[in-house]
Amino acid sequence: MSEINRAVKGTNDILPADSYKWQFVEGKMIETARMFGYEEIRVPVFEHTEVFKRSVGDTTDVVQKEMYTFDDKGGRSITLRPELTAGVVRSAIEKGLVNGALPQKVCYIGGCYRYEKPQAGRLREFHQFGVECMGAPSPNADAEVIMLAKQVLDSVRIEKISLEINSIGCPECRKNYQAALKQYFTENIDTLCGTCKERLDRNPMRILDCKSPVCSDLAKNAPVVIDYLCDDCKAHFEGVKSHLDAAGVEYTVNPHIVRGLDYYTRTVFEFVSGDIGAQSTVCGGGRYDGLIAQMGGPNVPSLGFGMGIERLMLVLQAQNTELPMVQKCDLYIATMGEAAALKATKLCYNLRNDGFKVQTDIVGRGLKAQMKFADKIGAAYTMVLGDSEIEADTAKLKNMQSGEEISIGLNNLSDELFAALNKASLDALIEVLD
RNA sequence: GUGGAUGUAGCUUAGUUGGUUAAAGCGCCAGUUUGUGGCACUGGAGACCGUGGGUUCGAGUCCCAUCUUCCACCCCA
Repeated sequence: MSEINRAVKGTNDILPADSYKWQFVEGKMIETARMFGYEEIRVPVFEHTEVFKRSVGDTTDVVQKEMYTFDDKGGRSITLRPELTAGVVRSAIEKGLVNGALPQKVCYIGGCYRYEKPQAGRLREFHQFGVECMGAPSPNADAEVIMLAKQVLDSVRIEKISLEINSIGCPECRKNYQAALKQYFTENIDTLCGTCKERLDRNPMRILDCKSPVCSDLAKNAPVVIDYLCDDCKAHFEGVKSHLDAAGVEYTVNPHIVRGLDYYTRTVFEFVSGDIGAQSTVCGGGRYDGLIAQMGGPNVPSLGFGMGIERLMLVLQAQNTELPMVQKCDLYIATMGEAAALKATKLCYNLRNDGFKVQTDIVGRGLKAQMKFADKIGAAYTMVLGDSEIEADTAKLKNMQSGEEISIGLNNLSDELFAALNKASLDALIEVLD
């Protein structure tokens, strides 16, 4: 296979056989977000490179080695978004969203791009649903955002997914904590793995995340962030927990979760599934109180999360969760002869105007083949149109499930089809209830 | 970026110690009463055996390189 008929490494096609799942899931996401007062925002796929450097952080892996960055023809450094928060915040500042009534609640769905080595649950182009709640400093907001994520997961019937929360404090308390951490790990520097030795200076908190057995073993006894929180941060975290408790949302406090993006402060959280391999975080987010000011906007404490749609799909697949499929075709009109084909074209046009999903033969197949095709696409009804039907102005509507046929007039097809479809779905309902 | 596995028709796979026109099932197309689907039967189309080199009289089968996909590290959604 040459390049022209091969997808770029780490990219995926969502084929017709699967797209209904995406539409269902995305619909639930937007619908759920709306229940919390979030409206959709759409921002560009690319931004000035600086937008991501400033927000995500210059020293993070994402910025250092995973961005798709290029110069455009005007000599600007452009980057395909590796995540959505940065662009949304940029937009909120530029367009003045954060100057209006707060909180400003937005949600989004879009593709993100990271130059990584693909594996299960990790692609170079992936899709994220996310929300940003800007201008909400109190712990209720944290609980609300977390519950929004949870309700999205519930709405698509994700099971066995655990919520882990932590607080990484504000820049003030973090200073003390990092000093303590550094001291602890320096005392044990010989046992650390290679990469963690390097991390010791740059960002010792990452060592807590390390999966190598030696480091994670060492991390078990390391100082815990929560013990180093200042009074305000401690009170905030307690507030978040009591709101989650009040709603009966289960969670575990995991002092080892450390988000890899620099902008996070205080609350961080993840929804983790054990069903999809090593890339187990389906949703991750937290508070970023300093980000908007840091990006040149007003001082507006905010928070949000990102949810990986591909990973969510993997969980659904692993759990064999069936998603509702839509009826693809209400009526298939099988034609015999040129006159019937012309008549069918007109009938299809009218029926589609009336809101029905109608198809007819467009490849010149014989009657039998047309019936086969109608069966294959799951048509609810078929109708055979030939010279005699046109002459009599009546045809037989055949229910493809029961095989039952009823005679109907061609001049009020729309009403007849409507009645038949209603009756069929009623019958189906009654059968289910029995 | 590092490591392990993989690569034969649209899909799932078979292919014996290297030996003539590379198999099968599913799917697709067409027939089996010339105006009717699901079942069955018959037939058909469809593969430069990932790509490029090499060894050999001869390679889908052996060697090297390269790419893809998958899995793990790393990182994160």
